[in-house]
Amino acid sequence: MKDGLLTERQMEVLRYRRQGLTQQQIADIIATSKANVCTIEKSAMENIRRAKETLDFLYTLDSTHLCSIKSGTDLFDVPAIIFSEAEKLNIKVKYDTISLINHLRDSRPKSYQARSLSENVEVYLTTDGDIYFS
Amino acid sequence: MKDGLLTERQMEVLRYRRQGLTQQQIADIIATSKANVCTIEKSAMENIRRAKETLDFLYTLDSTHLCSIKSGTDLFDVPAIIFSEAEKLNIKVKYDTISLINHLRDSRPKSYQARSLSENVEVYLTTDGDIYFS
DNA sequence: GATAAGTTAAAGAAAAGTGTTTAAATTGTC
DNA sequence: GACAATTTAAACACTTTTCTTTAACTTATC
Repeated sequence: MKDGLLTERQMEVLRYRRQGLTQQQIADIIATSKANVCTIEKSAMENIRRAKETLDFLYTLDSTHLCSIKSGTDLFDVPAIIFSEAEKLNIKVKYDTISLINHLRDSRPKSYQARSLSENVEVYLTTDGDIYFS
Repeated sequence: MKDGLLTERQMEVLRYRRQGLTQQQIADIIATSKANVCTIEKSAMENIRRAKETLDFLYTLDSTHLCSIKSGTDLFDVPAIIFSEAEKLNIKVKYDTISLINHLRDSRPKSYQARSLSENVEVYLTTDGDIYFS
């Protein structure tokens, strides 16, 4: 049983990067070229992108795409949009306004600044009223 | 640029599975053996597990290691340990006792038996008080 | 415009993942 | 117990990914 998608090398580079080191500095530490650090970092980011996309597929597997919420939308306006869309499908969302906001905050911790969404968010709905964000 | 981790074959099997078909039925449809359907489905699940683990790593990247909880610890003792460690760093954990236990149960479903942890758990804390386990 | 930081491309060797078959073993259900 | 459903293991061909080097190219920053 292997663990995540990222190789040891990739995690190593991401950790150093997070600490603010330049690719050249990392290259010196792990004894390789800066070009190599660049490609390792790049493939790490690609793997992260693929991991996200994989989980997105899972959500779409047992839910239907409900709507898109555009970047810039006020966090507090999101529940009304979702309730309205779900009503069209005659499905009762199993969250109230407050827990819906909490749910969004929990599952997309980096998608908002202050009260405003910083990127588009896709909303999925299962037949039993569960909501997923991506 | 490829998309997710799952191959066409793997998504195909997962979709049929979601519709309630048996492995034998799927084997007939996609013209292969049921054993093969089984391994394809299994590697799909493995890929999904790895995708989750990859994103978990991301969380640990921008958080600091708070403490280790030793195997055998009573589940109900965990929150007090975490609150105490977070206090040392002057960070207020954004979960209360109960939701912290639920959070642990959700993110490490196989790490405990009855009320006792079955393996060591690493605890990570972000600057805004979010908690992650691995 | 010079220096540092980052990116890109080509090429090769090693490692890892996929789909497949066949055959045997397990599990669940009536 | 019998039967269907599922799982496991070993083996093989094939494809993809990873890490690496070298050399050239782009972008900021001073």
